[in-house]
Amino acid sequence: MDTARRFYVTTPIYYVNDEPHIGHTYTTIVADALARYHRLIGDEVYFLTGTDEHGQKMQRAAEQRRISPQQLADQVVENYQRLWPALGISYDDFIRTTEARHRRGVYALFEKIRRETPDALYKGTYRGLYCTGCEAFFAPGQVTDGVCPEQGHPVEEVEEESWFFRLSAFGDRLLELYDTRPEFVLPVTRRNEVRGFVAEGLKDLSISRSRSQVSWGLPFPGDEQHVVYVWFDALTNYISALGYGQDGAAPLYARYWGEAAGQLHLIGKDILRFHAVYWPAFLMAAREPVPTSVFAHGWWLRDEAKMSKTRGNVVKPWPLLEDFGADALRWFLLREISLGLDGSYSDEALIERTNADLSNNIGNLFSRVLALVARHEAGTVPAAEPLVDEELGEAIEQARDRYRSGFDRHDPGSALRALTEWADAVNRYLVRKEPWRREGREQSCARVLRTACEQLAQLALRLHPAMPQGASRLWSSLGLGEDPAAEARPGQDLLDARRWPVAGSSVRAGERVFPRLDKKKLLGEAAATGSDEPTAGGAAETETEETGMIDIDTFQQIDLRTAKVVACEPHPDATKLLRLEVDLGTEKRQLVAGIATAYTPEQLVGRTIVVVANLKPAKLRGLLSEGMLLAASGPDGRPLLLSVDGDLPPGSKVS
RNA sequence: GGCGGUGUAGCUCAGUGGUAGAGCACGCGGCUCAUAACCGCGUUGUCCCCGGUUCGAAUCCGGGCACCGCUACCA
Repeated sequence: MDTARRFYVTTPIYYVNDEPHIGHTYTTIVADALARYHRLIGDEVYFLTGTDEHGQKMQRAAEQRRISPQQLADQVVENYQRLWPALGISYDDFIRTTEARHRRGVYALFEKIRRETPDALYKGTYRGLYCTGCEAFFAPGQVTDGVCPEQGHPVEEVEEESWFFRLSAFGDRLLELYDTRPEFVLPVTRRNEVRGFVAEGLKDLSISRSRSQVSWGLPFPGDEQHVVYVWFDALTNYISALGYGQDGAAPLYARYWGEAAGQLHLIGKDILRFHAVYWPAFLMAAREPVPTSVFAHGWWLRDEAKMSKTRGNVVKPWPLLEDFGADALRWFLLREISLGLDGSYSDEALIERTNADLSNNIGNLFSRVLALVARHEAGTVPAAEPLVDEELGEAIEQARDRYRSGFDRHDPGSALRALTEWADAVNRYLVRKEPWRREGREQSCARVLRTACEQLAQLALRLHPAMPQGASRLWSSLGLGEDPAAEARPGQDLLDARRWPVAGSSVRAGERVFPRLDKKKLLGEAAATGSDEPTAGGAAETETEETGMIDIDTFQQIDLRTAKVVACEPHPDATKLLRLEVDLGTEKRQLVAGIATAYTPEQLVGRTIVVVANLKPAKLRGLLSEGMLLAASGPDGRPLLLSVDGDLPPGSKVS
């Protein structure tokens, strides 16, 4: 009889062309910890990760190396397939979007949508953001502040034929989903965000790209001139990996999708919309069940600053793994931040956290108890009746509850905090009972040690989701075997046991399972190799914060120039905006400015104004603005334009 | 501009209608079974500000400020 609950947990599929960074690592470690926790409590678990291998970046990188995109994908997928085992990631399946089973899943989902909701897909005209520099289209989600994600060129709107998904028809159903199943988007703050976005109205979604633009992708079913839009392709991995669309029955899909199981998509907050809006809409159109929860976690910041390639402060997992080991890295990432909030990464924080929690607290606790057992009980856990006093008993019960509820809320940080409190309680218990004072009280000392060993077993078991390797070493030092999770069985909750049969097992003392990390040595090395962030930038930023002043260098980053207005008209879709064409001497630019309340187009043509020439372009009410004109605000809030005292050619530098 | 979040000890952050918490740091004491560990005591806080509800609010409500996120007819 199969009564176990089922738990399906996924990470996003990562783009193979990027090197893994701490963000990928974090998501995957959280997923792994949850998967391992659910196995411990007797759930049937299916844990999926994988890689996204289509797209133009892959195509281009392959061209440069004169190999096929598939060959390149086969090479670089190892970036992930080598990293995950080194971090102890226990995935059940690894899906690649270039696999045949994935392609079948994508086509099956299209097929089902066409059958169930025939008007959900239609051919229309795509007004896309095109980057001439890169000769590429970008989805609105990829473009920030009007520049392409590849090289920061401005993008412009262009039209081409495209297939659309009628997302606009799903707004009400999505809102109903968010309202009736509040756990669909977690944490709550993200749910509000998504709800607000959907409530403002949805536009239809282009789900194809011209083959001439992007050839490395799945051919659009029934239209070979197009390939499938990356997000339709990528999101489908969550069911294609379960055999959706395969010939005959798909037992995994039946087992882990829909009401038969609970599904958790773990993601970073950057891709929330795709998972919380597009994905359920696709599934609704196909009349397939939507997942139980999409959980968006926060970002890891580097010493308070956002991580980005341009800043050069991206934290990569391999060096951390080498310096600190998988246990410390996993513990730090899981323990340090809580439930969806951002966290700060620094080497120093990692060292302090793991020294305090793992070495001083848990590791040292094992060390002292096992040393006593070795010395006074001949290395064998005494069979004496345990002796849990009231204070210890209360602390344990609290820690048990907090551990469980932490993981049940997908909050490993809270769960792990309960374990250090548990160890604190045992440390205090030892001080109260003093099992090292033997004279005339051998029997009660034996009972105390038996009690302590049981608590150690409980701790080691519960450390397993966070640190499988460290937990195994602790487990075997208690003489209990190689792996605490070896006992896990579907339908059997290992965390239910109040007692653990440790009596009679032979312990191994004298081993430092979690040696202290030498802060001076490790940080010194980090500084010497230059892998730490330089301090100069940080100091300058601090100064700015304190005085509100900037230095001349900062000012000179702003490219102010004169420009002549050659044409001007009202914005077609806005009442307060004007569209201006200005001559910058070397080029003509389009600006959109909110000055329609103060100026008519006729008043502006021919005037020479001052503009910021190197501002990131932005789209204002549908029109691209490639710069910003300068105006002073009058007392009534109306803008008055800056002009130049005399005649100057357009494009003159202003400083 | 709109919506949402956050604001707690020197630092990093938990917590929550009923005498302010942890880790790190600092001081004193203890223990010496243990990984310069562990245990106890102590210092540092107007729990962002102002109002309100309440017997009682840091915790609930209203307003404000700061920072962050999403979004926009900001430029």
